[in-house]
Amino acid sequence: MSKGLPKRSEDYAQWYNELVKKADLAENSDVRGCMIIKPYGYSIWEKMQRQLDDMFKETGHQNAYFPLFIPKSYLSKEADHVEGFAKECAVVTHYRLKNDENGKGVVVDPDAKLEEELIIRPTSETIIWNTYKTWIQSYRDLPLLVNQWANVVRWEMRTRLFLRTAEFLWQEGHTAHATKEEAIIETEQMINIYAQFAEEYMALPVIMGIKSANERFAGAIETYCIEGLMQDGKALQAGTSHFLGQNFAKAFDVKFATKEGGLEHVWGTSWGVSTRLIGALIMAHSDDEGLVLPPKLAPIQVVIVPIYKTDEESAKISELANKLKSSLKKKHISVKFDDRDTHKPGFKFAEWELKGVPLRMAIGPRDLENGTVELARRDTKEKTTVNIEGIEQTIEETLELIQSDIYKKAFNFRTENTREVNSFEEFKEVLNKQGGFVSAHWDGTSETEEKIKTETKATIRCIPLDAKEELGKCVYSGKPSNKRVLFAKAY
RNA sequence: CGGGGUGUAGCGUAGCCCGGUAUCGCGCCUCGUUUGGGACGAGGAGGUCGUAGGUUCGAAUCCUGCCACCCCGACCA
Repeated sequence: MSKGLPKRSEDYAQWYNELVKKADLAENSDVRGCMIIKPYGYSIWEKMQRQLDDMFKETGHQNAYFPLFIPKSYLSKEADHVEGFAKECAVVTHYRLKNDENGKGVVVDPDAKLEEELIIRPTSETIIWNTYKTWIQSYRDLPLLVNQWANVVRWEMRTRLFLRTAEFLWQEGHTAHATKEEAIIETEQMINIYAQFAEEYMALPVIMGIKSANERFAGAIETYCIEGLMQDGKALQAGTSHFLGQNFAKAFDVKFATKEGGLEHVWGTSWGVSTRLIGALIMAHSDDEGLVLPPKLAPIQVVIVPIYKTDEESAKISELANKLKSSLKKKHISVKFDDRDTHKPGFKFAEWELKGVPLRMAIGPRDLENGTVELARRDTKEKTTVNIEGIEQTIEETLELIQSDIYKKAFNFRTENTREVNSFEEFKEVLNKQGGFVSAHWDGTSETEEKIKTETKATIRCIPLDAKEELGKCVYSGKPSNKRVLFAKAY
């Protein structure tokens, strides 16, 4: 492992890329735009999955799995939906290869052309609604609350590890309801769950809001989102929840018999978060030394690094380390005892810092003598020598403190980087010099939003749910507006 | 798909203008000394210079085609 990362402030993109690789999270694959998630990176995803899955189950959802391939005709049934995704679909046209007649490897067998092309899912609404048609007949079949953990493919022009890859892992919930009200409640419930997950587990403060028409999901009536602010002042959409109205029910003819004997289309929602959350985690908290992981999602919460000269010291330290490891395990704290004899302590310190382990415990001869250990916090770099009596309690409390401290740090950063502006001059000035969220009045039209985007690269991240009523004038057109919306440059 | 750039060891690179069989660092292997913040010394392994062709006694270097990747735009969780 080579030393050091570039400084964040000098080249944020390069810092991010090198961090992802050096912290052993992921690397580029030979396949264009695709990502290899390495074991350490994947274990963060597993922790996210476990927590989110619990939250979904608690709210009555069940997991299922639908095919990777979608017949082309399904995709075209909902007009807005197909228009939104058509430009980035991978298409399967053949089902067989054969040996090249000129003896150079294999070629596609032209005789094996598919009657109907298959689309590799960019999202699963169509194939799922096509199935729901057969699952739903009566009001007794509703609500239908299904989630799937899957991979999807979107043929993006430009990709970045975790933030935008050609293939990514995600979770997509698809629900059907008897009434509009119930579907809206579901949509809002799920965006709330995402916000709770982001804040409590990722230590990432997020703004909940709805998307403008331009940014809305293809095929939705309303898109709810959570938006986070990264350390370089750009916004990142961390999760979305869509109220689909009856659009997909109508496109796929999903009707149910009501209690009163009528026949009506069902109301739908869909919602998802992806491995992009790992990108958010990295960009929200990490520093020039590497990753900073919130304890609740860190695969390793405490690393024990032994310091010794003799075999005898090593044996004593190992004994103590293993004892502490098992007593911490009882408190569900995951501990790694780094007993490699191939690296020196200084190297290990730097390496675990790079990988974002929240708390490091060093045990050396001095500690054996005094009955102490040295604890070092990853987030503040603060080191303390503490008595070994009651260490489990101390560690548990410190981990909680780290979790809340990094949240507070991110929260303060966002507060400091959210600015109200009242003129377009000010808008451009703030955006170019400081970045961050810009809270401004907007006349509600797509034309204005589009013009602002062209002139400044900033888009409306969301219309915050808690935006207060306030009369004002659109910063661009001067037309009346009754609330502020959040603009930012975004990932 | 437009505009720019780059392909040399696992990674990062020098050499190219001005042709003579490849430089350095990291990493890897062996031995010894080290171990409270990224150790040091000695020795060693690893390359069809993206690919196909051309010019030449001789090509990483010059010429042509092709391929791949990166950056800037349009697209986007």
